[in-house]
Amino acid sequence: MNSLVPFESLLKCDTLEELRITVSHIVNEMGFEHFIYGVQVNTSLTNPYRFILSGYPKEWRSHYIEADYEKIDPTFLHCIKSGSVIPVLWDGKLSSNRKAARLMGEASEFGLASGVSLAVHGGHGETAMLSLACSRKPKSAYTDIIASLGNAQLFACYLHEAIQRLVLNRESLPIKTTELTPRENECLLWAAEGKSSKEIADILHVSQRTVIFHVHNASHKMGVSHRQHAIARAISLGLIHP
Amino acid sequence: MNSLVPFESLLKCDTLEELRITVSHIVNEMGFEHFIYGVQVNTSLTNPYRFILSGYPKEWRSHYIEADYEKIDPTFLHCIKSGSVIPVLWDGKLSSNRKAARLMGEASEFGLASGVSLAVHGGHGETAMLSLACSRKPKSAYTDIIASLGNAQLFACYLHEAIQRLVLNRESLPIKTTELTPRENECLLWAAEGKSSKEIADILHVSQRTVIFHVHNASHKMGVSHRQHAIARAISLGLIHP
DNA sequence: CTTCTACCTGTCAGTTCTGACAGCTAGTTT
DNA sequence: AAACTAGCTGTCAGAACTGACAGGTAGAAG
Repeated sequence: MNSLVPFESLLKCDTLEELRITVSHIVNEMGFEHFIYGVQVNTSLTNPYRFILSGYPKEWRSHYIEADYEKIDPTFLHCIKSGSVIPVLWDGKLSSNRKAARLMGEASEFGLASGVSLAVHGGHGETAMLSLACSRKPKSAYTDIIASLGNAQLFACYLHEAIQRLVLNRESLPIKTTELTPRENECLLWAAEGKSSKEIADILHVSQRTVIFHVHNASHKMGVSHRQHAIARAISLGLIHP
Repeated sequence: MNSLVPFESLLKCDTLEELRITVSHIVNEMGFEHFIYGVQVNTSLTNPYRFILSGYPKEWRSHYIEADYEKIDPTFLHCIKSGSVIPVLWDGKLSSNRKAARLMGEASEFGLASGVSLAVHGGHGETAMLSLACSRKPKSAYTDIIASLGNAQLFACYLHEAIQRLVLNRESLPIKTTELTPRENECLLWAAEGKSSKEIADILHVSQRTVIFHVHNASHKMGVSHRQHAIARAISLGLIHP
């Protein structure tokens, strides 16, 4: 008993394998059989970085990817696309259209009969979701799932934090790697507000050339060559702050 | 008993007053005396929109604002500035520096002796936090707080969703108000990737003029006049998707 | 005292945006 | 049939940005 706060053990994992094992234990203790955690970071908007920690049946994963189910998966749409922050239970409401209903039906055949999906949005442009599932029939499982919903949500938050520290910050998939100087920050910020170099120069009481210089340096640090690209990056990654 | 999932009652509130009362009840039931929820939306990066639902002592709020405590408040820095997604307990670790320690000490005098702060990041660029506090002494309170941490986190998520529906989407503080056409979306997306009009034109197999046309329309819809501004807005508000 | 960082400034040629003008098609709604 | 929406294209002048050149200061760290 060295950790009072539940799930803090996740933050102490030094390797992915260790994390996976810890997660499996917790998931089982919570009464679930399967889990999958996925995160998307908008390092690039057209080609976002993704990381998945899967405790789902491999066969189902293959089928899911092959059939490109992401486009119709109601849990994915809810958590990742719609940007909701509340959990979604895999009940009838989810199978609103035919395609979704078929997907959930097929999942059921792979031991994913009932479950819940939890969304976590990070402060650096990451969007993540955690799904917890078991093979019990919905009617008998939901009372238990709802009872542990709070813990599941907390678990999702801690898992996300752990992944962030272990994967997203570590390998330095350019999240937060780039440190901007205060001046670069200011210039980018005003540029993001639609100000021209001349206007920013007046605001900061420097010459127009200096503003261009700072924006250029900031862009260079982020490996891009256009103002608009730098702004997009900086915002997506949470590098610039109001 | 018409709602199985806890806190779903929050989503059914039609007015802010109703929401405030519901929140107060839940907070009390969880063993806390005070709460404060605050959200920030980056409609503009230099002048973000803010909304606060306060169940804190007015005197403390006045003092906090007057002293500009936001800059040193460790809970605020943790939840809003650092972009963390895990809760933070108001224990010794929080008072790492003198200023923070003094702040927490003063808060204690206003009946905010122990508590927890929870961060919620929304999918449309909102950053929010919920603090729950009581006047009990830390040592006796923490066991209880930790036991209800999961529910507190879930509560924070539902409250954020409720605020989003009731306040952020409603009054149409331009979150998600602006709808872009598919083509406008595509053009902005590539522009955010640093592509020039010519490059985007080649990607979409249209003329350079057409790209400029779409970007112009998108910018106009968002009430801005520069590409970079449009990009910043669109990303901040979650209007453009990969 | 040297090195490093952050900051600041200038010129010039070439490229890219912006605004304002004018006009087209295809499909849907009224 | 008329109106509307989304999409598409063109020209031109003026403004803004970019890259490459060349130079400066102040303060902190070694």
